[in-house]
Amino acid sequence: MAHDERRLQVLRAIVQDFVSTNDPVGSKALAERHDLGVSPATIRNDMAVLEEQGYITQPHTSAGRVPTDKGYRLFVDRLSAVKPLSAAERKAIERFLDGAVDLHDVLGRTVRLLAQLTSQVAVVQYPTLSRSAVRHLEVVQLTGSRLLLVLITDTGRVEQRIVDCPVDVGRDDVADLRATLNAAFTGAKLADAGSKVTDLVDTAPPHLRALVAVVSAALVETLVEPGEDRLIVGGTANLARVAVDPGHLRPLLEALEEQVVVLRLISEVDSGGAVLVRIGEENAHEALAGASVVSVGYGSGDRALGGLGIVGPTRMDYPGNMAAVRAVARYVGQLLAGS
Amino acid sequence: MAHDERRLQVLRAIVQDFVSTNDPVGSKALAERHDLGVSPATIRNDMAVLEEQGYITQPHTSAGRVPTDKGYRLFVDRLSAVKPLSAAERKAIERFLDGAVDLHDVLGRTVRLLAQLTSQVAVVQYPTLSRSAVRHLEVVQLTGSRLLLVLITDTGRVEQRIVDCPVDVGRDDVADLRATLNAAFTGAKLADAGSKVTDLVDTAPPHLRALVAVVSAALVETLVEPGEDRLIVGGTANLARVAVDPGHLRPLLEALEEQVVVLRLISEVDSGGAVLVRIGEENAHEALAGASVVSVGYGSGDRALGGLGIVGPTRMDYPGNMAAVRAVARYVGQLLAGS
DNA sequence: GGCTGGCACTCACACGGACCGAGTGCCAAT
DNA sequence: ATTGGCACTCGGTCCGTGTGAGTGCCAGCC
Repeated sequence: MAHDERRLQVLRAIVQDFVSTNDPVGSKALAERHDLGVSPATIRNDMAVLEEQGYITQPHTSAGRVPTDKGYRLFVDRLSAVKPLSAAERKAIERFLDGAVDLHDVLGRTVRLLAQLTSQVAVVQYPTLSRSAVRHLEVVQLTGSRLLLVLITDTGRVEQRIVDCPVDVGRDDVADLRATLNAAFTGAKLADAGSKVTDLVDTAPPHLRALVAVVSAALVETLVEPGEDRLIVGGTANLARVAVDPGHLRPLLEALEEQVVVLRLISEVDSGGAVLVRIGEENAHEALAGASVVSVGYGSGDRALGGLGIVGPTRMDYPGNMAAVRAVARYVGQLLAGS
Repeated sequence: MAHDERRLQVLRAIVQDFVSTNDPVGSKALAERHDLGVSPATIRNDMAVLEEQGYITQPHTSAGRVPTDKGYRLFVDRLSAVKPLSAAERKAIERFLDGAVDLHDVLGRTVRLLAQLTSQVAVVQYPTLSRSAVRHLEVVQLTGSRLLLVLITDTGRVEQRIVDCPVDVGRDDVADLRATLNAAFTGAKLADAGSKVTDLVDTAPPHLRALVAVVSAALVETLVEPGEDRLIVGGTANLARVAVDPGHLRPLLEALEEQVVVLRLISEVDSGGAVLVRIGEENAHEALAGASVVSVGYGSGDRALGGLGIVGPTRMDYPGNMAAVRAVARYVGQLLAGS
């Protein structure tokens, strides 16, 4: 039916206008700004239907319409064309990210870049340890009984952990320990490390057994347990730009500091590499009920490393932000492939 | 003169009342809530003098008085008694910080703790590299010509840096390089590393010379240059609690993300270990004009490692916050002394 | 000389009514 | 099915008023 088609056009127009102006949009303004070929009265009829179906709503009786979460959802799924990045934006991505000297630097630049491109809060997850493999383990003796373990993964992460041993450790033992650990773990997926530990303790030279047990336990505890996934957040100042009510802003800031909530959202990426959009209530977390999350996984080749994305108000430029998130993820993936 | 003394009492009362209520305080309320032994009329006279001297001001004609930056300054310098922490607070500090497993963990807990104790934004600086010494240098080969340098300092920091070499490096060369670097740098202050490099290149075995030169340059570049000082920020949600106007909030959030501004403030600590308070305009940075910074250096023994502190509105509980900042800094200093 | 009570004055703010205009829903006409 | 017309609703703004907190000043008192 032609009606349905036009109604969708009307919804699209409402979303676009509302996103750009932040004012509830009425039938007259709609007829003026988009040539839909029909009069405001007809648009009113369409709007009544759209409202009945739950795609739009009016804040109060004498105001225009505003998209609902469901309306945005339909817009994202069926009405938005992918907006290609401008040449300037592509250029900006390269300029911003090239010259990074280590993983920390890359991700720090990424989060700033993403925040700047989208004018939203950007979040970037460190490459998950569980999907990483051990490249090298270093053991440094701090005091007699205190060891510092340094783990270097093939994804470029460097993690540290202090281990207190029950008794003092000799210098030679430290070297032996280092060799033993590296022999056992190098190249191993961290997810498998737990199962390797028991074997390792059994096969270790007797004088090292207690030591290996303690150190391995610490290693597994910190590195394999969930919760060791880290998040970088940037661009929180962009929140203040958009929110009028700081009371509404606070739970969001808290959620961002909490990390774990956002982490779950960001790390649940589509394996096919598609950009995921969660709108308002879909987030299933109170503090994010008024917010949308646009996220995607990044990685080198077919290997997923982690997720990144943005958090912003439901009233956001979805096509533009989706394009930016995707482009940045691709570039970061390439960059990390070189490590 | 007895007058002066009483006027100061009046100022103190104004600051205390305003901090706790956030309402401009009038002469009558002041006479009621504090037994100053004089009538409101007398207090009015004192207030007139205080206003003339610039310690207080009135937002509008028919309102009470509010302390100025200068008023807060006088309060902090001469009128506030050190407020000892409650037993519960001391307990909280221990409970919060004990069980930290590495430097990252310690500082992360510290910033959360400080934010919670003061209900302000907390900032903690990583131990400055320039005052640290090298404990160990690790070299890991990523690809033929790509090396990952890992620096472990005696303050527990672990820093990484990727170095691209002009030509492929042999496995043995990597081991030699590691040995050479450690022999040269271990125990050396990072501030002195720059001068050591030239010697090192000259004395290195000929086949390593080019390699040592490239790697050392990278090392010095990243680690000795300023700007490698890092900052952890926490409790930004507390900003939303206090601010009414998000427009006023934004520059603050930006400054906190900028890091460099706050870093300068935090790292300028008193060598005597005293708590430093910067009030409003004293901060000499536009975004912080409405904010106060309470900071102190932390360290183990007489060795300064870095700074930590809080950022909040000028209207804050200075005695309480100063006590909290000092107590946390002491505890962190002790904790890191054990590493 | 300093303190106090009294008093007139000033304003920010809250309240309430009037007005306005954007936007709607409905209906009859095309 | 679309359209123009029309009555209606209701949030936002403007304006006048009242109120009350707080002040500055002054004359009297200790």
